[in-house]
Amino acid sequence: MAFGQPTRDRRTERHEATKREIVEAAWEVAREHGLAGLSLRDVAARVGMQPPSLYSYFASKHAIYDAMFAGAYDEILRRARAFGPVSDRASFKRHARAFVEFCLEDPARYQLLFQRTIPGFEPSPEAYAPAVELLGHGRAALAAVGIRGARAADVYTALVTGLTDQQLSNDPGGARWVRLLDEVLDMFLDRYSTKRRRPRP
Amino acid sequence: MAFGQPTRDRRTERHEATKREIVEAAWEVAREHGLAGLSLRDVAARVGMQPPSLYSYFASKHAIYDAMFAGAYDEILRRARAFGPVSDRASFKRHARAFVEFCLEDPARYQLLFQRTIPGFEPSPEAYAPAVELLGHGRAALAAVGIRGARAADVYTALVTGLTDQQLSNDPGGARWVRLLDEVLDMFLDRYSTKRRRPRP
DNA sequence: GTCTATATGTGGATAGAC
DNA sequence: GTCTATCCACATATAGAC
Repeated sequence: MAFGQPTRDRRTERHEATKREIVEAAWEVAREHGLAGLSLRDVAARVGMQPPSLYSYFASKHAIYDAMFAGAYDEILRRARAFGPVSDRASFKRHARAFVEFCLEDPARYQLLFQRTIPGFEPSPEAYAPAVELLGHGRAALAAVGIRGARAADVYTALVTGLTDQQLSNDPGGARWVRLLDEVLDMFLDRYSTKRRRPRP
Repeated sequence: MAFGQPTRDRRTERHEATKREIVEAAWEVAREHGLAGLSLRDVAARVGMQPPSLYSYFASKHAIYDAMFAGAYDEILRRARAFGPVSDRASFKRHARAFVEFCLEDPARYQLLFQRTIPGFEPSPEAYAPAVELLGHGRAALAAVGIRGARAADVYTALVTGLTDQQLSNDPGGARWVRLLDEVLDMFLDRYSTKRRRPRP
């Protein structure tokens, strides 16, 4: 074709950049007023728009939640990949700790990703896809320390989210439950891992 | 006094009965539309009132949440008292299982009691008081199976809420995580209890 | 005392001018 | 693509009928 489409569509690029700007503003509002306290008026004011203008970028408030959801999963996946493979107990624990710290960094994000608290919001299949990949990372980490099977994996997710949840609900900003992570992981590994280690004194 | 106040105030009794009716209607709406989806219009319609009439009974929507919170804690405390003292591993496990089942019965109730998801809502000190008594029951149960110390107690709450949370978030209505409760409690008791039991085969 | 009627402010969302 | 104008649902508050 003599007059083919340009490979860069400047209009689309600008559009996508504005969408990212809106999502970032939405996170700021959610962190300030709570996830459920997010209002399109606040978001619009923060990006210098009138509220209805947001609808040129997102079809609804739920669509903004969905973009926030997808972006947050991209971030946790990016970190999981950067972390490298798990090889022993020490790296396994660092891996788990990194996940917990990701959750504690931003309670609003944790609420959106791992709790079901916004009435009527379900992540779209596209936004949910990275969750599956993250689960794969988790399984690989467990296998590396000698843990197999769905039951053990389910126990592991319950332990990690339990500590995180108690931390966020009952000691926000503190460390009362996170500091127990290492000893809880030891308890878990001692019970479920096929790889033995020296017994406790 | 010759003309003392009657011991029963029929007017107040009626008022209290209507308040209970409103709270019950609020639970029904919360279960249907989600806790954050509670609207005073729906509540008023269900009890056959106009929305503003609710303000004769409660000063605000948050006051209704507060009454719901207090009533739910009364219920869990009532059950904990009825359950009787914990004497061994078996009764300890039944105790824990009863708590988990209470949580799973009603996700909206769990969200109100144990997660902080309604923007701006904090339970009043009066409503929060039963939480302290419940904590006492938990400590007594732990002591009965040979578990002492704040760290172990914090691990215990993390385990139980972790299983509950995963169950509600990722397999609502199922049993994928609850069925692991017994083996998780065994793992916990083996690690933290001073009372020994026969080793696993 | 309790209800109805009504008013205000704040949300999400849509239509249409420019 | 952004604005103005507008609509509807909601929480909240007050005035006044009964």
